[in-house]
Amino acid sequence: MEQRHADRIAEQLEELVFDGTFSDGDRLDEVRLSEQFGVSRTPLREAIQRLAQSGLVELIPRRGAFVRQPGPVELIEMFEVMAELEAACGRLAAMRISETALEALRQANTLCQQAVEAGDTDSYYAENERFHKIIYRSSGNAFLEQEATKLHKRLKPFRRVQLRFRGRMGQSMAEHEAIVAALAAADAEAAAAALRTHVAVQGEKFHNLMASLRSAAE
Amino acid sequence: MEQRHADRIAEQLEELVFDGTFSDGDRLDEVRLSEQFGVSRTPLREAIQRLAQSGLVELIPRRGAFVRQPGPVELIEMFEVMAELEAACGRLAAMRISETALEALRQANTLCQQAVEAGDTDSYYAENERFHKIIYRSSGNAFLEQEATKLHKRLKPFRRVQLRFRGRMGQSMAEHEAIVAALAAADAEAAAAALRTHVAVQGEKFHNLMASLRSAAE
DNA sequence: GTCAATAGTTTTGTATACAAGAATTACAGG
DNA sequence: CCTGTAATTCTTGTATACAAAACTATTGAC
Repeated sequence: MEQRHADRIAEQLEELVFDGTFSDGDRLDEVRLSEQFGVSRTPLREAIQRLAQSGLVELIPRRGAFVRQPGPVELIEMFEVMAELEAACGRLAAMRISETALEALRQANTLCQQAVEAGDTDSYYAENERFHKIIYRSSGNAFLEQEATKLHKRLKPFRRVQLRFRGRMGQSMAEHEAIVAALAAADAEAAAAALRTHVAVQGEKFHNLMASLRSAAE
Repeated sequence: MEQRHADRIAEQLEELVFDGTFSDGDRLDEVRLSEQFGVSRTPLREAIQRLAQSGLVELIPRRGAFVRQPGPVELIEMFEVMAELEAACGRLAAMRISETALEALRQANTLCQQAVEAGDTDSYYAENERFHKIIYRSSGNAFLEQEATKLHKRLKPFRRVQLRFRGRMGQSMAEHEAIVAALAAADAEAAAAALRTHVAVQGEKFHNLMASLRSAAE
């Protein structure tokens, strides 16, 4: 069955918001966007409703739909929630993970390590994402997996900045090893703590970068 | 500024799904609903897009919008996530809560106790909700507060069933006391554990009721 | 030069029309 | 009576039209 225009456009608009093509406060011009997507305003408006529901745009009645990129405070808060969700995944996974999944985690880590040594940032990120997705899945809670995946996707554009800090990939590898060890030992609290710290460090690096950029701008 | 039809209808449809007026699998008939709401199909369809984005309905292209009420497994998963979110709120609140908020928690608990003694279920629930909302707020993380509030609202229709179990309100009161004590002591781990257990018990009672209803139906 | 009022333009919200796909109903044949 | 096919009806998805609100530009008065 062919996908509805509204669904396709909602996906594409979401990507444009995520990748920064639309900046905070940009107004989504219905006429121009419907021309750009080659459709009438109806499916475009339905797509915009989707984004409004997700909080990516804010609808102001009779004035327009305005893009909402999270500010620094909100981003810190989102990383904080991401840390808690990953900790929850870790806690549950420690009790529920299979040997197959544990082995897949080790494999993803090995590939991460190889990417670090090769200086291959894209491979590093791909395997890193696979690592986390396995943990989400291993929580055995589809709803939690869905929530974690959704927030992980939202934060993806902001996550790469941590690589600007010297030695972060190596540090991340060590944190990954600690996570796998805790999961292998079925240590729920250790797994939760390791994941919480791992993700909280990402948020912290981001915060530090924002602070340093702000200092440089002054 | 007058609210848009689409926004008003989305809110009302959401309530109808939450309170069970629409059952799982019901198809939302666009023509009938637009007549019922006294509008054209356009704002009704825009409202349905909102619900589809929230997962309350599933859109099947060219076939319709079907209501999705969570099944027992998904409910258990949602309660599990609620427990983790509340634990996260508790952990952060233990470090961030104000004396004013602590006092408000104690007051809400006192009113809960009075409601228990009076057998006043509605007051009990109102104060119980106030208790939890204070903790969400005291986490000092607006994004976490928003996520916890959203899930709390989604699970509200299923939460009352736990009262069917003998002594649950009294037990809940004791759990509330433990939560307040942990927050007052700024004990992050104790607050998190107490809240996690408190909410997990709700999910467990619900699960037990479903099981007993199933046994009675056989 | 500034401010207010008015006129014109643009944009949004909703109603309606129409086409296509899905579902239902009716009819015919075995 | 059952099954298959065709016709009809219903529902959804999208296009377009129109009205109202918001925004912008222009003009006149002080």
